[in-house]
Amino acid sequence: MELKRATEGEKGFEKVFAFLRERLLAGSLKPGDRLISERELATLLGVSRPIVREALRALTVLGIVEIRDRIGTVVTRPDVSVLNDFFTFALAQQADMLDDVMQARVAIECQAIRLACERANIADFERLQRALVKIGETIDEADAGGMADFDFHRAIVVASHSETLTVLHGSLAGLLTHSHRSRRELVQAFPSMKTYLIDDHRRIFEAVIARDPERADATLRKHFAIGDEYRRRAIVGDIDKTSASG
Amino acid sequence: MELKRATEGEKGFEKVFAFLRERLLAGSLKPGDRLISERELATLLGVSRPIVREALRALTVLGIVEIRDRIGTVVTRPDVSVLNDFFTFALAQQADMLDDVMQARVAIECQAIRLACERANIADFERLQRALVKIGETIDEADAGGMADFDFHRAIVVASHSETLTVLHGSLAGLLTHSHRSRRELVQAFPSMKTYLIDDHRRIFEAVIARDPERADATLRKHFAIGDEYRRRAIVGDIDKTSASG
DNA sequence: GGTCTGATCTTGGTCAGACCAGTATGCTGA
DNA sequence: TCAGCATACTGGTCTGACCAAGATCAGACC
Repeated sequence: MELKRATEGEKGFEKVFAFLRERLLAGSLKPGDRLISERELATLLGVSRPIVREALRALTVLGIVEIRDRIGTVVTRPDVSVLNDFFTFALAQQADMLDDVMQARVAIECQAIRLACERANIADFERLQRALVKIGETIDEADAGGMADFDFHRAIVVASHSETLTVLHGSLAGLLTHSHRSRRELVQAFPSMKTYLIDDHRRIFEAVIARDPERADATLRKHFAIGDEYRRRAIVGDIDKTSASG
Repeated sequence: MELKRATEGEKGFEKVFAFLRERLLAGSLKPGDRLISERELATLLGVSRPIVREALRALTVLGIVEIRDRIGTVVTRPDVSVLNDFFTFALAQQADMLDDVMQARVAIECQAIRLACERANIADFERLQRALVKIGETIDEADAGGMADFDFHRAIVVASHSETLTVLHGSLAGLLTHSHRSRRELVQAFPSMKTYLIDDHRRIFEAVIARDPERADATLRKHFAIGDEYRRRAIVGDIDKTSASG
């Protein structure tokens, strides 16, 4: 029982976690690598297997490793889902955060569009254009329209070629999915929404094509502001046609 | 169907995790609540204690609960540290992400400063001013200067009164700490850095005081751009005095 | 009666060993 | 040489146990 001094200080879980983190951060454990078996790890660090499992499980929910049944534990590439999980829990306990999350989304997208103006390539432009066309085509559809809208904004972020922005946007946007879908009622309530949606996105697209960061940012920002305004008006009671659907 | 008794199909860990997630998301488990003991949870769900511990540990690294030795497990308010952990790992495996993370930070701060212009109160102004003064006082100090710089930017984000932005900024900024500290060498190398640091921050401060979002955003953005420029120049080789320190 | 103290209960922290169910591999027999 | 089965692995889980220390409550003391 005195064997535990193998890696000193920490107790159990921390020891294993620290051990693995070290290798992960140092790079001696890279994505794709397979870890040694739980049993080996346990004896190596002088802890029991359940403890090793705790550590591995912790790394799993962090999206760092993947435990494959009867195969082994392998290092994976950090994945967005972690952030999603986190934000999901975080929001569940603070529902009023939704509006707040929107602010973060605006932040990400506005920065992304600036980068997009610099870095976007033909493929990005084409993706944006496709999304733009789709928005026009699905202007009267509920889910399809929302999805087209999302795709457009997503395309902007992707065009920024920034992994971090893309990741953050992905997790934030996921939370706002329903918010996006409520676009449906808005469109039904305000016919002017249609031209707003189409024209605004077109202007945004053009600004990116023109590679004009300032204009793109400003236009996108205005776009969000107008959307906010519509939403606000809808809440105030300017709307009464939404009672039809459940 | 799946939400109801989701606690039946899954095996072990998933069962416990799903069980707890349900309560967490439904709100029947709120921050501050104490969970039932591990043993009870185990018998309740028909699994062994080690499995329960895995689930609890998973929630712990997600920052959802906190396991207190010999006290029990309590629900906590989601914490930033999760994101920190994640980004730390993510960055370790993709070091080139650092520059990318900076983009996200710029995104957050620029949005935050806009909100700050609208929402900042006297206390926020005072905090900003204190930070500004500190920057002037510590202009020649290494760590203290970096910290003052950080505090100032932090104060901006706090003044936005946006929980989400604050959380995101916290996790991102943490990663860029060393980057911040490298300010030290830059100051030594470029005397002009001093006036840049002081004047820029003052201008930013004034824009917030004036509650002018556009100007604040633009000024802050320019501030970052200039910082980038200095860093770029330092890399290029315009600098040779840094060999003194390790 | 009220307060202090200590035994006991409870809680998390951990361990050891065991069994299951598939995978991977190697050895054996065709 | 190659197919097939035994076996040694892997993760997945359970059982029962021990430890240390906070929480609790009864009994002793003031």
